[in-house]
Formats: sequence, structure tokens, C-alpha cells
Amino acid sequence: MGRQPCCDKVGMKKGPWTAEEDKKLINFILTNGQCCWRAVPKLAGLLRCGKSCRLRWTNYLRPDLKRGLLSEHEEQLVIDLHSQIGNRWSKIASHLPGRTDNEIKNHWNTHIKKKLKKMGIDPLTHKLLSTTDQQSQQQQKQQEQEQKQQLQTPLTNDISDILDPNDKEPETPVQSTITEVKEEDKRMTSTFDTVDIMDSGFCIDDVPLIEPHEILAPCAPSASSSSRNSYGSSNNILGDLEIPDFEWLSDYNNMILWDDDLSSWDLLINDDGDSQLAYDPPRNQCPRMVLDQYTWTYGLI
DNA sequence: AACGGGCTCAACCGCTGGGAA
DNA sequence: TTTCCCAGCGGTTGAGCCCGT
Repeated sequence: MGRQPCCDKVGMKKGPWTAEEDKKLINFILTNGQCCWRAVPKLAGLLRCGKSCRLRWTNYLRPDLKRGLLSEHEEQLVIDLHSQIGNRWSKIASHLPGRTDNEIKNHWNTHIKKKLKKMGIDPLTHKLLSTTDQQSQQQQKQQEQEQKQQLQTPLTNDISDILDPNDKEPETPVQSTITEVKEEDKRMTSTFDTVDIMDSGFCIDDVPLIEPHEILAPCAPSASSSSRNSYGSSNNILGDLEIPDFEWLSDYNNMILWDDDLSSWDLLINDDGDSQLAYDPPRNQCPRMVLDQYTWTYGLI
């Protein structure tokens, strides 16, 4: 008996999301929060399946997403993590705040793979390509032995589920138990969290730096500052959003940054200077705002 | 200007695991 | 224990963009 499809696909829209659909989804999530995704399209008035809505939100519309290319530091982190846990993109993404597994997976396949190959490193094994061939036979033998051992003594801790088989070789920095892997996860997370942003290699070359004083017109949270008309425009997305009286904005300094053509909104900055909401229109519809979260965070510090 | 090949990345597909009934 | 639903995951696809000819 097969699994039921995630939704009734008849009449469901597929393909790229339109700005209108994005608006509906953002509006719904901001108003109601994330609930049962299956119910979202119906409640939000979308002809999409719940799964599509969830993916669109998590991979593109989510407020805490960073945009733009991965920095050198992030890239190195991805490489390090990949060498230890393989293609577990969501796990890797969890170490890079604001990055999605899809984004990292794409970046790996389009950039890092080539980069490593250019450097003479096998992206699968993270070993020098020249030595890979020599080791492949040894690996094969070792894997055969491991398979025999597994048949004789089943693993109580399924380390094979955590670690890439290629990382089981002694010369790689591999932990031998799940506990150690988890501890390593924690260590790496905390390392990333506490990294000095000035030394982190964040790439600020990709976008022109804008000093905060050049772009900010901070205003204290107040009833008047939550007026849609303060920032809205008849030809922009935010103006059309049915955000309930901006009550959800009451904690923010209501900083909204507009594209030159006022066709998109990018950031809302709260009192702590955190970016809370970012809207990035489809790349073929309007030029992307030249300010991204990196730049902004960097500017604040 | 037109064409074609390569590249990028958003979106989709199918599968898995967890949890509820 | 079994069945079903749901969210999440990783692999794959294809439309649109870019760039060289």
C-alpha cells in the first residue's frame, strides 16, 4: 500500500513562486505562526501543497536567512564539517546560522567541489587526489572487513549512520562514538558562535558597505511608528501585506530598507540590531538590494 | 544580434524517522 | 504493535542567466 501523496496534486500550482504568493505566505506565517503545513495553503489562500509552502518559507522567505554567497569562513566550516559527517546538509547547516541545507548543498555542488578538485583534493574523501587511487584498494579491503565484522557483531551505536564511511580511516579526525561526535558538534557550534566577526572572514566585498548612519533613520517603538503608511507604498509589497496593525512590530525600531524602485523590502531591525525580516524578490523581477545581513551586522559592530 | 553550452539555484521528488492514535 | 500523518532530509531537475563565439 503506497503512501498517500502529501496533498491533492490536482489543481495545485507548481514551479516558481510569484511575489503575490510570497506575500500571502509571509502574511499568513507572520499572522499565525508556523502551524500544520498541510493546512497553510488553504488558510493562506494558496494553490500550493503544504510541502511547497514549507520549503518556500524555510529556504527563501524565513526572516533569519542570510543571503548572498557563503563567506570564506563559512565555506571552510562547510568543508570541515563535510569531511567529518559527509553529505548531511541539514546537520552542516545547523552550524551556519541563517543558512539552509539547500543553500549549502547547492554551494557545495557548484563551488566547493570544484574548488577542492582544483586544489587536488577529492571532495568525497577530502584526501589528496593523488593518494586516493592508492588508498581505494585499501579502503575496499577495509570495508569488506567491516562488513564481515558487522555481520558478526551488530553495532549497538550506529556510528555508520553518523559518520561517512570514508572518514573511518585512522588518519582522519574521526570520533569513535556518537557521544564524541555530538560533543564535537557542540564544540564546533560554540566555536562558530563565539568567533570574532572581524576575524571570521565574512566577505564584505560582495556588496557595497553602507554605514549605518547612512541608512538608518531609527525611531522609537511607538504607536505611530507602527503605522503602515509610514513606510508603505502603493506599489510595494509591504504596503499590500495585511499585517495586523503592525502589532508584531511593536518591539522593533521599524527599520525598513527599500530598493531604489521601492519594489521590495529587505530588513526590519529590532532594538538589538538584529535583522528580523528580509524579503528578497525573485531575481528576475527586481534587482536585489545591495545591503545584506552580513553588511548590516558588520556595520553595527 | 543570435546562438549554444555551461552554470546556478529554487523547487520538486521520494524516502525516512518520529510521534500520535 | 501497527498504521497513518507529518516534517525533515538528501538527491535531482529544469528554467533562467551568463558568457564566449
